[in-house]
Formats: sequence, structure tokens, C-alpha cells
Amino acid sequence: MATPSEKIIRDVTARLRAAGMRPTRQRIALALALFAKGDRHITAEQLHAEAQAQHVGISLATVYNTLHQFTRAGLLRELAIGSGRSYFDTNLSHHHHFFYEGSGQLVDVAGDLVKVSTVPAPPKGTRVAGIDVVIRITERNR
Amino acid sequence: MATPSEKIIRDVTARLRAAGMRPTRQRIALALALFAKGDRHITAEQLHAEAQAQHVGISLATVYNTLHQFTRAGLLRELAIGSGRSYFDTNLSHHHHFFYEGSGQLVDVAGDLVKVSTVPAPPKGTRVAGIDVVIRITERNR
DNA sequence: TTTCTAGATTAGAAACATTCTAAAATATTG
DNA sequence: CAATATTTTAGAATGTTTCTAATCTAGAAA
Ligand SMILES: [Mn+2]
Ligand SMILES: [Mn+2]
Ligand SMILES: [Zn+2]
Ligand SMILES: [Zn+2]
Repeated sequence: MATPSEKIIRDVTARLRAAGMRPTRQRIALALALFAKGDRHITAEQLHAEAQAQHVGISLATVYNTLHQFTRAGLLRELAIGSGRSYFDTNLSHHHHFFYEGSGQLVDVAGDLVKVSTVPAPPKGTRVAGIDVVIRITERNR
Repeated sequence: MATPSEKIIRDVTARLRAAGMRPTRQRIALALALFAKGDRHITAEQLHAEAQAQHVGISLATVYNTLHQFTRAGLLRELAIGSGRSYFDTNLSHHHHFFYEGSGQLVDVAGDLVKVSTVPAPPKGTRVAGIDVVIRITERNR
């Protein structure tokens, strides 16, 4: 990846400040990695490896801290699908997922391609925070 | 829980044999714990604790082995919802789940109470293995 | 610019769920 | 009962995530 332009860095910096976070070298690098490309589903380890490849020294602890802060700030969604690791999703629009059972890979499904036409009322004293549809898919054999 | 009747133990024994498993003391105890009560969502740790409480000595490794064997035999479904631990579901019918965001608790939603009326075609070379709908719910405030 | 300090980063330890290993125990068959 | 294939098990190992407490730094104040 080419070095980001001054403008892009200023944008990211402003976005971090707007979310109440100091624009540190680490947060700027992670924000650029996360938001420069299109929609992504990435784990902490993967993002850490990507930063290392770019010769940005960031500890794994900071990657975790930052991913959670970004999630709290509404810049990311955390996905807990297919036990094991957490994925962080840069796609904030209403959408669902294909889940590759073999690899654990996630692929977006636009929200309007899935219609959940009937849902039961939530139990007393609770409200619906969201509805997640996961379409599990496997390699077709034969 | 009262000691299970001879008949129930014979039933479980036959069920294990039918699935190609030797009816060991450990498997019988776990099968009784899992299938005696109604539908359950239970983790390996929880089931292990339940067995200990019943003074059935079973190692945690055996609980994991057995849960996976039961799953392979179609006696259980493994649920990977809400990262962290796996839940094993004794409800084999087509159904979905309420997921309590606070506690991680799962509650069944009968399959026919949820209608997913539109789904996209799976990517080339794959087939749909299943569709899981998770209704995330939170304590209602105010 | 220098100083100050709340906030941020970090290495490494700890926590936690799960899987692995290989030795001992057991169920089943002959 | 003897033989053996299967099962169980303690404990180590693995993989992910969180915690701790020492160090560092961004931003504000002087
Ligand atoms: Mn998390
Ligand atoms: Mn599993
Ligand atoms: Zn997504
Ligand atoms: Zn269920």
C-alpha cells in the first residue's frame, strides 16, 4: 500500500478526535488499515500481522484495545460467529453473512437480500437489539 | 435428580449402541444428564460440573470427547453463538435462538415462528448447509 | 520551549476454553 | 478368563483474549 496522503491522515485524525480518542501513531495506522480498503472482516491477529508487514510497530494488546475502542465508538461491529476468534466488521450497514464452514471466512450479504418476515416478540422485559442471519455454506461435493 | 430407572438406563444403552458407541459408565451418565430433562443448551464445563454434583467422576476431556461424539452421531447440535464457549443443544428440531447479550444465555425459538422469506443464492461451488437466525435481546431500560 | 500529567502503549503474565498425548483402564469378543 | 480394540484420563499444550503494572507520549499549561 502506498503511503497515505496528508489529507487522508487528517481525516482519520479528525475521526479519532470526534470519537474522543487521541490520534496516536498506533490508532492512525490501524484506522488507515481498517478503513482505507472496502468492507473487511478481520481478526486481531490478522490486523496485527498487517501492521507488522507495514513496519508499523504495534503490540497485540494495543490492537485488541483499539479494536474494542473502535467498536464502542461505533466505527466497527464485533462478530462472534463460528466460535474461536472474534471478527471485526468494517461494514456498518444493515447486512448479514455467508459463513464458510470449512475456513470460517465471512462474506457480506446485503441487508435487503434477506427478508426475515416473521419474528416472535422478545421475552418480557427485553427488547430486540438486532437480528443476525448466518447462512452457513460448504464446498459442494459432486 | 432421582436415580434413573433400569428401563431408562436400558434405553440409553441401546441408543449408544445404535450410534456405534460402547455404553460406558461415563457416556451413560452424560446421556442421562443431557436427555432426561427437556431441551437444553449446555457447555462442556456446565455438564462436567453437573456430573460432579451427581458424584459421577468424569474427566473434562471425556466430557468434550463425548459431546463431540454425540454431535457426530446426530444426538446433539453444536452452537457457536456469542464467541467464547460452545453450547451443545439437545433440541434437534428446526429452530432458532434468542441470545441474551448480557448473560450469553440461549433460548429456543420454534422454527415456524421465524420466516426467512428471501435468501440469496450461495456463492458458486457451495451449497447452503443451514440458516441460523439469532435474535439478540437486551434488558429493556426505561 | 519546557513541564506536567492524563491517557496510551507495551511486554509479559494470566486467564480461559479447547485439544492433544500417551499411559492406564475397561468393554466386548472368543 | 484372555486377548484386544476402545475408552478414559491427567496433565501438557494450544490458541485466543484479557490483565497488570511499568513506561511512554499527546496535548495542555506555564
Ligand atoms: Mn471482544
Ligand atoms: Mn467443538
Ligand atoms: Zn459483514
Ligand atoms: Zn436451541
